[in-house]
Amino acid sequence: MDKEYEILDSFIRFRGLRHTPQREMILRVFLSVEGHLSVEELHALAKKHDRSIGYTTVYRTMKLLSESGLADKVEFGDGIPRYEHKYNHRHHDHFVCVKCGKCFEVAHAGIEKLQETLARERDFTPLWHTMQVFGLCKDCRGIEIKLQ
Amino acid sequence: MDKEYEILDSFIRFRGLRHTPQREMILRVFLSVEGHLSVEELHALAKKHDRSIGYTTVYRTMKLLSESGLADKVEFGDGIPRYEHKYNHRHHDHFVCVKCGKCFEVAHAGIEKLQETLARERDFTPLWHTMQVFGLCKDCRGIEIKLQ
DNA sequence: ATCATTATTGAAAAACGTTTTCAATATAAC
DNA sequence: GTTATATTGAAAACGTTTTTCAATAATGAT
Repeated sequence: MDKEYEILDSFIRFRGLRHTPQREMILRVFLSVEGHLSVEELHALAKKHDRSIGYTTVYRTMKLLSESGLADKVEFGDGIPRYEHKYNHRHHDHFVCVKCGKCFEVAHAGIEKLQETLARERDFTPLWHTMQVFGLCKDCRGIEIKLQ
Repeated sequence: MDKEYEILDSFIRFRGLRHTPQREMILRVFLSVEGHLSVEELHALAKKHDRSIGYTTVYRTMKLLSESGLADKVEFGDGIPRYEHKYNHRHHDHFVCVKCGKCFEVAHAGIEKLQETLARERDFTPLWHTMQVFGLCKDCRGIEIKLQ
C-alpha cells in the first residue's frame, strides 16, 4: 500500500526533485482508482481534493509517475491516452469493445513467447510491446445479433 | 494495378461522392510509395504533382482511402500517425526500433490464432488487432554494446 | 450543350490535447 | 532564518487535425 509512495520518493530524490503535497495527492488519486483514466478524468478527481490544482500539474505528475514505473500510458485508438497502474500489475494486453468502449485486460505468457520467437528470427531485441484487440464484447455482440 | 482505382471509384459512387482529380492524384501518390507515410509527407509528395493541393484535402482523402479499405492508419507511439497500403497486403504487426525508428513488418499466423483463443475464452468477438513490439534492431543493438 | 444541384476544394479559423513560459511560491539544504 | 532553486498554476504557444466558408467543379436532368 505504501510501497508506491516510497517508489515515488526514491525517484524524486534520485532525480534531485522535490516532494510536494500536489504530487502526493495526485498519486493518491491515481492509486485509488483501478482502470484506465485520462488526464482530464484524473484532473477532475484531483480537483475534489484540491480545487486549485492545475491541469498542467496533473500532466507533469503523470509523466513523473510513468517515468518512475508506477503508471503506464495506454492508447486505445480514440486519441485519448489513458493511465493505468503498473506497479505490482503484470503486463497485459487490451481487448477493447468497439461498441461500448469497455476494456478487458488479458495476460498470457504465449504472447510474450511469440514476441520473443518472432524477434529472434529477425535479429531484433524486444524491450516491450503493446497489443490491442478490437472487437465486440459479449453484451454488444448480443445487440448486434438482435438488430439483424 | 488498376484495381485500387476501381475500389475507390466504387466507394465514391456507393457513398454518393464525386470523383475528382485531387483524389485520384493523392491515391496515385500514396500507391507509388511502399512504407509508412505521415500526412505531412504525403502532402509534400502531392505538391510535386499539384502545387496548389491543400493540406486539408490530403487529410480528407486519406480518411476516405482508409474507409474504402485501401489504406491503414498506424501509430508507433511518436504521436505521428502514418498510412500504409492495405489492399493486397496481408495483416502484419510492427517491430519498431526505439533508437533509429526503423519499422519491420512481421506477419505470423500464430498471432491471429492466439488472438482467437484468448478472445474465445473471454466470450469476445475479435474484429482486428494491432501489435507493436518496441526494441532494438540489429544495428542499434550493436551500437548499444559498443558504448558500454 | 446548358442548367441546376450540391459535393469538393483550399485558406483561414477553430478545436483539441499537450507543452512551454513565466512570475509567484514552496521546498530543502545550509 | 536565509538562500538556492524546484514547483506551481495561468496563460500563451504549440502541433496536429477538424471545421467553416465562399468559390469552384462534378454530376444528373433537361
